[in-house]
Amino acid sequence: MSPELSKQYDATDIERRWAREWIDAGCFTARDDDPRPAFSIVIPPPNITGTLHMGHALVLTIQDTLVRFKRMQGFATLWLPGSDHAGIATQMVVERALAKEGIQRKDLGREAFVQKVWEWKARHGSRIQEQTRAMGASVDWRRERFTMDEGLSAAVREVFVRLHQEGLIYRDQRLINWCPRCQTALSDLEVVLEPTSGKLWTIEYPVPGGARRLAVATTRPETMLGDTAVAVHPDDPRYRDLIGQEVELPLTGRRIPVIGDAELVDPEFGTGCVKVTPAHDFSDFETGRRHHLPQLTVIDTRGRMTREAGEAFAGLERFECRERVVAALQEQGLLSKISDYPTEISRCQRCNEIVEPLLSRQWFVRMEPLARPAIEAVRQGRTVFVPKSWEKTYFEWMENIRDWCISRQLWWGHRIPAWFCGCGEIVVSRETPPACPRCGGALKQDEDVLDTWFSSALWPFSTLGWPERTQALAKFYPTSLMETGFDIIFFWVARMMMMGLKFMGEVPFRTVYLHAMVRDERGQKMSKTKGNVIDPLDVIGKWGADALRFTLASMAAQGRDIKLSLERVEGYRHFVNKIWNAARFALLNLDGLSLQESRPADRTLYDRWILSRCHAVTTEVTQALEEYRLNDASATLYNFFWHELCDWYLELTKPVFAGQAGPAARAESQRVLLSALDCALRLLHPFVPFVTEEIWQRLPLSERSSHHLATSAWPQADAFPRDPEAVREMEWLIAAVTGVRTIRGESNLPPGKPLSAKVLTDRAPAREALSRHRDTILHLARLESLEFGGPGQRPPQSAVFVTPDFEVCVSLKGLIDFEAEKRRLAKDIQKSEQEEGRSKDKLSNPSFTDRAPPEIVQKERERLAECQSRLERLRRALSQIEAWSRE
RNA sequence: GGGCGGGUAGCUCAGUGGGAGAGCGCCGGCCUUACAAGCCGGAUGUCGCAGGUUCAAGCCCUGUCCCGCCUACCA
Repeated sequence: MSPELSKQYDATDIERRWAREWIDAGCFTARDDDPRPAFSIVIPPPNITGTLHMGHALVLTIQDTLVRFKRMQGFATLWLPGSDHAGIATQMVVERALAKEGIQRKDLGREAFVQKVWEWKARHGSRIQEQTRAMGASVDWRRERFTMDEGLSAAVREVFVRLHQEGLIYRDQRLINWCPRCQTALSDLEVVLEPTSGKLWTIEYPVPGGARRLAVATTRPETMLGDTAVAVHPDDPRYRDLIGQEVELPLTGRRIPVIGDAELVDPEFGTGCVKVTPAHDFSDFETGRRHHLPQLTVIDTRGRMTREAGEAFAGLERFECRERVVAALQEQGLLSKISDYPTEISRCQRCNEIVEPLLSRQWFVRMEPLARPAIEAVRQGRTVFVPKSWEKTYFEWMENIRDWCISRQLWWGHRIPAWFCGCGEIVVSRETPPACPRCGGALKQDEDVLDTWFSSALWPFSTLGWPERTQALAKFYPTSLMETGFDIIFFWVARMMMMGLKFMGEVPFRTVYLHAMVRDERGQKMSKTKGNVIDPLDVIGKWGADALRFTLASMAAQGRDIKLSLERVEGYRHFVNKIWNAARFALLNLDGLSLQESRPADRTLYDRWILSRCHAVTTEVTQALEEYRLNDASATLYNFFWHELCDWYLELTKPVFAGQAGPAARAESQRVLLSALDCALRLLHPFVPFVTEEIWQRLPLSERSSHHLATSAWPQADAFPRDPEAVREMEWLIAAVTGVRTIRGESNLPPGKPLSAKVLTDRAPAREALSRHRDTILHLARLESLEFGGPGQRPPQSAVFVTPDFEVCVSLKGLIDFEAEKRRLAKDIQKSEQEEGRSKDKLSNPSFTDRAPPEIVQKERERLAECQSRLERLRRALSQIEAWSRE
């Protein structure tokens, strides 16, 4: 560490150094036997194929800020990192890599392929961890977990077996979402709906023995090959007579029944007739079960037409088949209408392929019994959502929950612990069973693996050692906080709630804090295909992690999307630099610091003021962080540090450090500066950990409770005395200086030009305070003289600035621009007159004075009085100027 | 179809009943010995639109128009 601080802050080396040193020093290590109250968060696991994006950067910023805050407050703090194995995504990535070498997954065989995936993970799977370090995240790396770890895998088997024993996991042949490209089943949540402008085809099904036809409409004409009925409403007089009869299914030579079904059919919609394809449509599937209809699969797992589709179509790709079917129907005159129709197509979340409903045997979790306690827990407030409005979304989904298809036809993942025997026996077991318990025959394990989300649902307790009864679980479960994006509320939050309650008997987290989405500056979702992603690592490389963190924290207002603009980051980089330079200044001036006890009697007004401000700011920031208002906390700190500490305290203290107030005041100001800076750095540390740690290490503190700022104590407001009188005096001082500066600025006078000023007032306290600080005012306002006088005693040819308690006049003999001065005053008068008018109207309204709270009325009276006094003085000033300009 | 959120300065956004704010940008003046990534000063708004409640509305209510998101088996 070089003793000299460079003029400009360079984040790169400093951030890299601290990221390592904190870890080496064990600053973030959580102990299971820590007697202090716990604060714990598990990071919702990012997947191993991922690289850090802005969403992660936001998660890490928010969580790290809160975690560092709690750690400094003295909680036994655990922040647990890890990642999930992302079955589909990872398998796809590795398959693609192998394909480049000309290798197919099937050629390798299951075991060899899984081995390849592990190798891939070893090489590429830790990228996100490195990036997490770059953000400064204070996680406990020794507790890092991966969903495929031995312990977590044991937890998965345990949960599967127990749910199966209770009948909450079952196997069934039913319609599921199938991705023809990934070749696996998907859960409802892994399917995204995309609005599309489609078409609606109306097809006519002839009624045998006459010219009558039944018209049905469809958005997927190719599925008509799999129709096994036509449904009408049982009460519809148009068709009632046909129920129980048959119609001809065109192109197939088959006849299918007409059924009456009040649930499926809305007689008002379209023709009032619906074709029923139980094997290719979810609502038709249900209808088929109700009426015991045959299920005819005409599209296979690859999206091709089966033999059942008929000779003319078998083997065709599904969309090509659609065209052929339409053409054939048209040819036969059975296509009565084609209209444009807005619709939504289902796509695979991972590969974007159009998902196909497919009849298939899969494993499911019965959700309703698990959802009930999870709903109850939130109703009772055992888990609280922030912002609260998300509870509604949670309830909505939980109350209409559907069973969860958990089997996936993949190789990478937790293999389902179920074994089949030729005798029909199914064994579900934690360990591989030696033989069939019924017939003693050989067993074959289910080929499928579990949905990745099945293992992440266990994350809050599997990472802490469950199913073992560990000390870590006892100490840190339930976790304090789940912090994540609202887009993940069903994937994680809801499922973690259900599993936590089921297996731990208690909610997995006390609070769910849902942050907004990060978008680009135009409000678009960032995505690689749109090419609008902002890579956090680029931003960190350019401006530093501190700047990025402060930006995200500032913009993380609750319940609102974050439109990130790089200009904003650049702006906050300036703030980081400001912190750096304020520290440089302080360190230069703390030279020869006396380490003796602070002596309040030696304090200057500025010392008393800044200490009082430390009190207020500590209170505000602490409260804002307790309430997850990171944006308020960061704004408070920004203003305090820059516009109070730097702009006023440091400027005011320069002469004190130069010795102008004597050695005792100088020594005390040094001590106060040190303590104010120390306070500011502590408060800022959760937001900008790197720069604050670097500076804090160089502070000549007489004692350190900790080797690192990261593990030091959060400031106590009461350590800083409140001093309302000092605050009031400072307001006068600031007003006087600002008054002169404003006149100088508006009269276009060079800042170096020496001027003479006079303060006019009949208010003794203000006058006394200002005269006590005459030297300071001379210095800051660059005056050569400052006099005092009563109201009306204006120096000739002077410009005036009116404040509530006094007027500041600046002599402008020979320099005055009468017209400019008149314009300025006239404008000020006009504004004040408007204000006066509004106040008068209000006060003359009896319903206001009668009904408004007395303190509001009183405030209004004061406002009016002040306004009138101000107006009077402004008018006098204006007539004075007019008089002088005529001379 | 249902639900949720948003529309405030040129831009990005704070502001949940008592005279609209910030950052960036803009204009003018400054290399004042911590910082030009800086300092000092300044300008800028029918708070989407229309009603209503209230002594008082950016904020609460109703309607309406845009924008975004979530959710849903209308063929």
